[in-house]
Amino acid sequence: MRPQDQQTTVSAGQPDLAEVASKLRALSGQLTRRLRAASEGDGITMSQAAVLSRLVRKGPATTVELARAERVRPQSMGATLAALEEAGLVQRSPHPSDRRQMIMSLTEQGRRKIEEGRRIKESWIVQALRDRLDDRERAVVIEAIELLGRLTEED
Amino acid sequence: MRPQDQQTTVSAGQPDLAEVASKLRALSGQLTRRLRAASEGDGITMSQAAVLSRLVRKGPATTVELARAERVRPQSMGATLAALEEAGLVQRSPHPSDRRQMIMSLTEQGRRKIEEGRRIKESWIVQALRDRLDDRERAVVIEAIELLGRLTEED
DNA sequence: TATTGTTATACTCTATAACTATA
DNA sequence: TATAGTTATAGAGTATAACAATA
Repeated sequence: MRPQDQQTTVSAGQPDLAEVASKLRALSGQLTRRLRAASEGDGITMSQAAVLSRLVRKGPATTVELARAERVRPQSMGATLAALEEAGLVQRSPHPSDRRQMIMSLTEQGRRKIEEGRRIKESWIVQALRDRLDDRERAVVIEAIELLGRLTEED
Repeated sequence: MRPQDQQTTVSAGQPDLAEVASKLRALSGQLTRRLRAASEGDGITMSQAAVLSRLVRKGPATTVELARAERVRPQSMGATLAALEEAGLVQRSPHPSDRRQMIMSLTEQGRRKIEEGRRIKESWIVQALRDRLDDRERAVVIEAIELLGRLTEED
C-alpha cells in the first residue's frame, strides 16, 4: 500500500514473480552457455549427459520414457540416443513383451563416462561454488536447485 | 573419514560440489526447454528477450559489448541483433566518434514488447513459484537466482 | 485406434574462419 | 597491428509432419 510498491523488486511480502521469472530466464541462458562451454572437452553434449545421468539414477528406459522425462519430443530423444549409441555409451535391447519398444541402458563405457564427469572438480562452476560463496550461500543455492528441480519435474 | 563418505551426496559440512554442478546442469536444460516452450507465443526467442531486457536495464550498447555481456561471440550477437532489427524492436545508429561501431538501442516497439512480457503473469513458472512454494522457499529461490547470476556475470 | 519409434525437413543458437573497414 | 562488424559455413538441439510396425 505504500507508494513505492510500483518498484519492480518489492523488498518483502510479495516479490514480483514475473520479474523473478524473467531473471530466471536470463540466468538459464547464461548457465546453459557457460556449462556447455565448460563441458566441451567431455566429448559428450549437455543433452547426452542428461540422458546418461538419468540412466544412472533411474535405470534402463525406453525412448518415450526418456523423452517425457527430459521434456523433449520422442524424435529429438531418438537423435540423442542414436548419438549415444554410436559413441558406444548406451545400448538398445528389445522389450520382452512389446516388440515396438526398445530398452536403452548404459554400457560399461557409458558408466565410466559418468564417473569421469564426476571427477571434474575444476570446472568453472565448481570453483565458483567453492570459492565465491560462503557456507550459507552455498546451502541456499543447493536448496534452490532442489526446489526448482521439483517444479520442472512435476506437471 | 567415515566409511560412507563414498556417497555422492554428503549430508552436511561439505556437499559434493561436482554433484551440485551436475544437478545444476540438468536443471539448466530443463528450465531452458520449459521456458522456451512457455514463451513461444511471444514472437521473440529467448536470446532476443535477453538482449531486449539488457537494453532496458543498461541502455544502448554496441554489438561487442552485448556479446561480452551475454557471453556469446560477436557473430552470434550480430545474428540476434539482425533479427531484432528486422522485427523493428531495436535500431542501430552510428557511433559519434568511431565509425566502426554501431550503437544498438530499443525502439518504442521494443520497449512495448518488454512491457508485454512483464504482464504475462500466467506462465507456468510464475504459477509454480506462486502456488507450489511457500514464502521461505520462494525467498531461497530468489536469493539463489541472485547468487548464481553473480557467479555467471563475473570473470 | 492408439502407441512406439523412424525418417525427412526446417529453424534457432552458437561456433570457427575469413573478410572489410576503421582506428 | 588491433578492433568492430559482416558473411559463409557447420553442428547441436529442437520442432512438426508423415510414416511403419505393433498393440
